[in-house]
Amino acid sequence: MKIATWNVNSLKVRLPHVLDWLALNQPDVLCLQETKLQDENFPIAEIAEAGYQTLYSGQKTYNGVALLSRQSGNELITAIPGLEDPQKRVLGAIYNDVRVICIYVPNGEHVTSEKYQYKLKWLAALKDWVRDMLSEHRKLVLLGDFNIAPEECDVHDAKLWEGQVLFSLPEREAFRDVLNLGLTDSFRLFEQPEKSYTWWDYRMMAFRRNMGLRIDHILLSNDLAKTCTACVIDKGTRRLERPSDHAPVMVELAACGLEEPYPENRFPSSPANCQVTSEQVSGFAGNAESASTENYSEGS
DNA sequence: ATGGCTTAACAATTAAGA
Repeated sequence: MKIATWNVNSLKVRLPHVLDWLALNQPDVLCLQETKLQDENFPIAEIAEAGYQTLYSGQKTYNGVALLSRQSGNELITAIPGLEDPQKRVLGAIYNDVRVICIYVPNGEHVTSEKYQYKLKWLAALKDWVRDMLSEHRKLVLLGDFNIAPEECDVHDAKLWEGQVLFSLPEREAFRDVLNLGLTDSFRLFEQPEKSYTWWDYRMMAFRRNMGLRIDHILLSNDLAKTCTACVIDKGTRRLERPSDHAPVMVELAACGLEEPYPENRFPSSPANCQVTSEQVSGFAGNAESASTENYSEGS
């Protein structure tokens, strides 16, 4: 089973990319964020032609989440129970026996803004809800745009981002609290390329300079983590014409059986952080590649 | 000097993203 997440930053603009990506990658479930579509405008027919069913929860202009899937989903959820929130940021469904929860966490704007408080409140409500969900579902996937880079190695320049929204300690602690409920950051189950990110600013030639953050995540319950055989970021989409500023992330779960042996490249006891990787790269700080990226300037 | 782009709304600017 392949499950993926992608913040498309307008499904209207990105529909061709999404259709191409589905055909190429054949996920069983693709979770989308920032569809920016009202439900009556959702492109059901085009996606059906590609062989995918659709569930969606959208609004005008902002936010909006969707689930594209081969099989139909059950037990739809469109909000965090008990959280007063008019913004469409949550969509859950069960596929086979896997509880999938697609989320678009508030951005937060700035640590001094009211939106940041909304973000923290939203994350606290998420934690309470996921705790309940985990008690009901042994196989649970929580994935989407978390708008949080959990560890230093998830940020191109940790000094620059220290204390800033997306990397501030309170939100990283909130992320950690969710993990501590019994979830695993699937990306860190495997050896990964250094400086792996899922988002790059449209400005400042950030993608070309790999000035990115890893803020899109796929978290797995213990039972599912044991079946996970891969987690990859597809940077290729960021090189397309009119790209989303986010790249898709996808996990592969073994078809069945919790007794599958770990794949060989996996770190079975690795915590959901990047200590191994950051030690590996510590000797390369300020290397030639990063030095060459310092030359960006329009002069004057 | 701390921006630079992209999107949606709406019709020249504003809000928002991250």
